[in-house]
Amino acid sequence: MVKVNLTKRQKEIIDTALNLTAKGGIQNLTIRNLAENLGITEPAIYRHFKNKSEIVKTMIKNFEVAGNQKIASVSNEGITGVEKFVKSRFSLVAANPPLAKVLFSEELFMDEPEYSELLISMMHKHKNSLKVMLLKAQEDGDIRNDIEFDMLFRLIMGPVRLLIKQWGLSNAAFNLIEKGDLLWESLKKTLKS
Amino acid sequence: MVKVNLTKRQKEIIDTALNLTAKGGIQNLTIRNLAENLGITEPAIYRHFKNKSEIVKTMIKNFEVAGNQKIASVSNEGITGVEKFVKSRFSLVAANPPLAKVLFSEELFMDEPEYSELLISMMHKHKNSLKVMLLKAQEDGDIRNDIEFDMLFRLIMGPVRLLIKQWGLSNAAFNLIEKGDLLWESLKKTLKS
DNA sequence: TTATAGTTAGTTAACGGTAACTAACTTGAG
DNA sequence: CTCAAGTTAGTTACCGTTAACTAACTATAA
Repeated sequence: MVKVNLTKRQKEIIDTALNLTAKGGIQNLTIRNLAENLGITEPAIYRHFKNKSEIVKTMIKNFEVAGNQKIASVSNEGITGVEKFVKSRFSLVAANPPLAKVLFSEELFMDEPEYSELLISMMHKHKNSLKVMLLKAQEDGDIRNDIEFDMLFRLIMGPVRLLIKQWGLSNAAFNLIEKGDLLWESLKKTLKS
Repeated sequence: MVKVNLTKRQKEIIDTALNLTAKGGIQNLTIRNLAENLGITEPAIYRHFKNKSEIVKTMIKNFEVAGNQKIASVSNEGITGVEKFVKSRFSLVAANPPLAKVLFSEELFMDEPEYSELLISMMHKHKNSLKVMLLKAQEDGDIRNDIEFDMLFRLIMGPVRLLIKQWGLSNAAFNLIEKGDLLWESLKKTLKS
């Protein structure tokens, strides 16, 4: 199990780790680079984390929390819940830009099965909470009924992920929140029943 | 510039490179692993490529060609062109499954700016050829007019990319072509004017 | 109040392993 | 005989990690 309550130093370390990963991939996330960027020596890192794996896993777990985001817990709010969820993705990333380059990058962590599993389980958690809301939205008549959930999920999260990726690749060259709102408007238009 | 005409051995090398990258990320793409999988020694690799960078760049350039795919050249076919393009993405990947784990994974190659630039330029090429077709499709009245191109691009390619990613993460657990056809049907439904 | 013991967070030096790459030699086919 | 394609044996640089030690702070018992 990975710690949830982090010391100030631990937070600094995983924050630096996220920045290094965002800048140059996991290849760039080395203990040496970490220490250098923190202004301490490599062994000092091990006073705060057992090993590199714990650092990476803690970093991944904190993707969620990075922007002090609380994931709507089993909300059954229908389409407003979907909207909240989608928009929370944008504000999460906007508040912590390096996230744009790693949040939806499952491939970055595929060298260690432990990492991929963590990410995939997070993806499934999201999918499940969206499922409840989307089915409710279909019931409410807010979302068309002629497309099944799995496909609906792709139609929504695909563009969301792509927009965030484009924002990351462009180095935050546009206003993500604005474009995100616009995307949501387009999604509502195309998916309403 | 990277070579286009490859010897049999060079093709073997980049094919192996793709498989290694698909299996464990760029961390897994090492000269040692390459040589081992090819049944030769490491220095022998350098008889066929100047250095590792050339191998990776050649591999990326060949993403397009992997399935003997010819990218529709400045087609102005409207919606049928869009359909052809989208479906060609699925058949490209289905014909060469490891592609699913690297084709849309710009982050995998962000350690070397040269690599990212290559990938981004490919993405732009796609976007531009889609632009011609989509504008024509809007003119023809096949696609709704109340969404501008950039957003339309996201609404289409987002789900396409996500489906391919899911197929890769699931280790080809479902029929990509069938699900791809279904996705296209859903896209047509939601985007028709 | 102050000596003792323990903790925290850092240091320097070194370990074994692996990365990409190279020089120099060998082999086999045309 | 030549030369493309392989080999063996090395290089330098970096990886994660550990050992041994220390300065500075904190808690406790006499």
